[in-house]
Amino acid sequence: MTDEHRYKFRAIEDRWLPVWEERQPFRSGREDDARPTKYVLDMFPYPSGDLHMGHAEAYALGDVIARHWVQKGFNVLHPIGWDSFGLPAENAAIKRGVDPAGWTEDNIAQQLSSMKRYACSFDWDRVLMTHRSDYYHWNQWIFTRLFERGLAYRKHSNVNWCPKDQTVLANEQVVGGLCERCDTPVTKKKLNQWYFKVTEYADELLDGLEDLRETWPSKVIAMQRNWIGRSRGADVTFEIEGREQPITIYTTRPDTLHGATFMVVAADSDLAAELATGADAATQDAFATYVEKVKGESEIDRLATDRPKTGVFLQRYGINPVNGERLPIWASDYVLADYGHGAIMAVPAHDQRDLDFARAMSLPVRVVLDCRDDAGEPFGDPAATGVAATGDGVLVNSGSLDGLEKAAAIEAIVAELSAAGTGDAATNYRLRDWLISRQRYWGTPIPIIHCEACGEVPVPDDQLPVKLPNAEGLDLKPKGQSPLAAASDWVNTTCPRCDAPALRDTDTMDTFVDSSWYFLRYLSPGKTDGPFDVEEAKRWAPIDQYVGGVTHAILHLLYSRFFTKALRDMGMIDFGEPFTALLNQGMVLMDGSAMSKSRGNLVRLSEQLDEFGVDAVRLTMAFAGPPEDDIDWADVSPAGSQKFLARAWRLARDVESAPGVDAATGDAALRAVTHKALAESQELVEGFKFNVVVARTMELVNATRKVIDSGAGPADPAVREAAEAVAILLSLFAPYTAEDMWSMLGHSDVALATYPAVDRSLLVEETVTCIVQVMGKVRDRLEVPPGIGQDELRSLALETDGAKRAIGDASIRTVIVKAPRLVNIVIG
RNA sequence: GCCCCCGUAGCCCAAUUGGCAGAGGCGGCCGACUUAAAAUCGGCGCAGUGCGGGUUCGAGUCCCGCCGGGGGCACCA
Repeated sequence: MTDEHRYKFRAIEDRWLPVWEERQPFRSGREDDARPTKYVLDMFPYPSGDLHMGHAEAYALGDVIARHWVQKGFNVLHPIGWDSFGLPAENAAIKRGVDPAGWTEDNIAQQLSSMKRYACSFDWDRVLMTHRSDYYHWNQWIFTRLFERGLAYRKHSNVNWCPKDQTVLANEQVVGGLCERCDTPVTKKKLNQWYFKVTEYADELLDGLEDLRETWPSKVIAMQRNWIGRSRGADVTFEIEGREQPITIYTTRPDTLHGATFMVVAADSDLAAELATGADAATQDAFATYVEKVKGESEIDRLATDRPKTGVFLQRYGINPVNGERLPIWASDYVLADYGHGAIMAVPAHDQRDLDFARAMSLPVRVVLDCRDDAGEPFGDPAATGVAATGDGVLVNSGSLDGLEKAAAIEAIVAELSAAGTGDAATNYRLRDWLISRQRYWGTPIPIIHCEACGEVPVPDDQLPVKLPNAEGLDLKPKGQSPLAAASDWVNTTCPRCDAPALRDTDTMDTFVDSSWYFLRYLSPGKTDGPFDVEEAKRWAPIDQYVGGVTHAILHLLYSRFFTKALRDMGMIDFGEPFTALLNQGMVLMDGSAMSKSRGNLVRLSEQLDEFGVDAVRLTMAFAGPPEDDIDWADVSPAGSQKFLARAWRLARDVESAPGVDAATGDAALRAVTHKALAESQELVEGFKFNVVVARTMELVNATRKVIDSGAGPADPAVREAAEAVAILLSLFAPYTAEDMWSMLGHSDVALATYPAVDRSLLVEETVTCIVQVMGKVRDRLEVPPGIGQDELRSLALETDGAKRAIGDASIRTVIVKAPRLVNIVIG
């Protein structure tokens, strides 16, 4: 074999990359394009270096979907950009003493060039970068709109604080008490910060998941549901001795109201502080000491399980609205200040936490629900066993509720409280508002001006964007205050409302703001008079298929859903869910664990590409298994992929018939394999079974090889038809090889070639094998026409030797016939 | 502790959604070609589906209970 007749991936890559660069086959969105639209989106990358194996997997899989829809005749929008604000750039800038902008743009240039080499089917005309002012301009614009609607607001509260990054964190960025970015234990700090009012949409964010059940991974839906954490219960008001205002508490178990033996307020709440001031000096002292201790605890300490309950009796009493009992009020850290009302009624007999506390403080325990354990035996006395009776049961010691089941009792007590004006049904959420202020440099400046007379004044549209001041001369080191505060020329401004001297807000926005609406910016990335074109949004959005890692299951997806609903309510879009369908690809591992330099199991993408070629790496990603499963690179074989690609490529090289030859006269068996592969593959792609599509393509390649070498030969028209089908199928996974094959076969632009029409008549088999079972065991088989009737098949089956032998003398009870595939004879 | 997902051949994985457990690949073994090797071509399936029950004519698939692995949530009243 001479050299030019060999499969050489490097030469093929070099041949087609410049051609695509010139032809831009995936440019989308021409006005006069009559094809139906499809919006396929890959989560955009953070430019922290060059692309790695994880990117390679994600973009290979997203590409299969995007390329499939193009070949299916759709006008596909498949854009890419960079999520280019964020801490890594800033930290790198601090470490090396460089400008984060330069570091960021260098990395973007590197990634962009790698993506092109990797043959990603992106529309390169729509690239966006969130660190550019023409993007974050619109973050600011949206912020001011949210502010006008009361969806962006500032409040003082105890916030999560990362002592290492010296910035606040959203709830979602605290993982197990640690900073999501740097694993530093998070502490609390009382600060005045900006929030987005996500809770306004809590119900819709939860209920909307229902519509995504078919098209989102159930895991992600479960995670979001969990995160929002809606609970149904009741608010109950308790009069407080020596206090004019009553206290409202939230409970999911109003039925146990008669079992309340004390009350607890969150130690770090304003309410606790206020109640304590009414107590004697010793109590005030004890309380002050306790609060200091609580505030000094890290989040991780607080979350520790089996932590003994602690608290301080405030020497105050509340009055139980149903029986007038005096309930001592305690302050403790096991009640959270920012959930419900920061205060609870404690029912130790029926709540484990309350019981633990009661036992620690020697408080009374009163059973008001006759519960049974799993065996139906009466539940042991919680005060003695230390196990709270949290199950269902019949009410006792509860006045009017006695004899009712839990559910009926809840209904009855809520009605009672409601009539008395001392309570009502209520709903609470685990979800908190989204804290978006960050005390860091590399982000979107918050477009608010603080004026002594006018208060918080949004920057008017004609003064947007508020550009980041130049990093030069600014100390970017984290110090608990935004580096922007030091840029005095930038900070000092005038109030847009009254012209008095005023100060800019010096915090920047959480970078998750950037990614909450970027999918809309792609629709009109150059637009200068708005965040996106409303008409283009009607044409393309929402996203038909979103592809990305499950790591963003909560944060990014929840925030994007919130933005979408807010923008809808501003009348800018007409849908409430941004991502109609979601595919989470797994991770790429090495030897069973995530790759990392420190573990020494890092596989470098560039080395893999140099050794095996782009196509072999992409094909390996798709063939490794179901896309949502993790890939262990040690278990797969890019060398095997390369071998297969060479084998496929040689088919095109060997074809000896002319382009356009009529396949109808060709080898019928091969034609059947070809058309079956074409038909099945399209369904399989749409079901994300990319690994099976590759397997079907391998089958087709094997069948074609056989016909060439030991069948009808390379001139048979069916061989050309098969080779062309291979090229088209392969272009989803291995675009260079496919393009080269397509070119050898006398065509151009395989990516734009639509799937050939499937000839269904070729898929009808002449005979099918019918298995004959007796008592579910295979005893014989029959070759029958596919259209055979039930009765005829039954008689044929009963006459087979295998069946007769198995039946013997036994009598036949029933015969189950599933024509044409199976007959099962039941005897005895 | 609660919730979700997954256990099929030495390994990665298929299985028309209840109908012959095996499509594809990796590895292994055998053969052809070759002076030899590489490359290429051809051939060989080694497990009865983690375990125990149940439903059914029939279960990898559905139900119940375990075991093992992965992930999420976890003082949210």
